[in-house]
Amino acid sequence: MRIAQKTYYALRALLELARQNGKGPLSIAAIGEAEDIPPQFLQVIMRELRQGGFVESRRGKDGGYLLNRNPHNLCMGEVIRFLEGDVAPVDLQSDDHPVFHQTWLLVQDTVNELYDGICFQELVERDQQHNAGNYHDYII
Amino acid sequence: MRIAQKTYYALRALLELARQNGKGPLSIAAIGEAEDIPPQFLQVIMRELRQGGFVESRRGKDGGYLLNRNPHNLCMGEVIRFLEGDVAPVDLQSDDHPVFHQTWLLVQDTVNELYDGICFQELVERDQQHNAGNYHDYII
DNA sequence: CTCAATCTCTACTATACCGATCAACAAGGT
DNA sequence: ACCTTGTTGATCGGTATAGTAGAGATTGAG
Repeated sequence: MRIAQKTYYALRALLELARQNGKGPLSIAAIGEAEDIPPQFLQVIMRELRQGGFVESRRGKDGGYLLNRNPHNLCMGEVIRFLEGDVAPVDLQSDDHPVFHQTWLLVQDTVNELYDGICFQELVERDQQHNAGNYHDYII
Repeated sequence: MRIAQKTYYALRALLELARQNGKGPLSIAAIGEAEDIPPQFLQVIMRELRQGGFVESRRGKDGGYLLNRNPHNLCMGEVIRFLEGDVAPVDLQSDDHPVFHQTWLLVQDTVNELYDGICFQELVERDQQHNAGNYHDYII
């Protein structure tokens, strides 16, 4: 069930890029502060995300990272599978147990469908609703 | 997503006990041969299953392990949670991310429901059907 | 009563992975 | 030139996992 901390950091970094989409590059430092990610570790992660085509990078002054995908078409499942590989309860390549195999497949498919049903646009909207809720007191 | 190899061994050991339910105790050696589990590792596992109340043990000659639960009422989820603890994509105790938390909860609940829907009686029946299929050629 | 089979318990080891860090380098803007 | 920022490869310590070892306790058979 577990996803690596690294994968969670990657999802949160992409969330921050989706939040600030269209406002120019975000530096490692900026992303790290927004989502509380150790900056040197985030470097490793951003490199992988760039190699996977999820983000593009700009070097030099005012450089940083930009989302390279439309938040409507980028889902959590794609990111998780890229970083973790196909993720089933046991190694399905080497497993062919006649009794359990179908269950592992079912779990894998079910979880994949769940993750594939959530795109980053939806995550940004959740974030906006959360923030709106927090400032409710001041609106009154 | 992954369950530990140890947990998979435990499920397979319980399956073998459920297969042979009512035929007297099964030794470590017998279970290990049936499901291809390293016997010394299986000892560690069987002790935990006994402490969890899943099996009972008999010492001495012709000793071994007996299923201590009705295969109709023992589900995969119970065993997995006993050995792995509550198993979510991230540590839900320490996580309260406003955007992702609900997703982790949903995944956990979905997988738990899936595992809770499969009891060992059903696994034994799957096993019997698999064996029946294998001998189909000889019946003709 | 003794022996062999079997579980019981504590401890140990080896390896892999994970989270994180570092330092030297490359490139872009001013 | 110089500063900022990303690039790359290497490294490191901690923890979990898979598996092993061995001395002890219990039971049944002869």
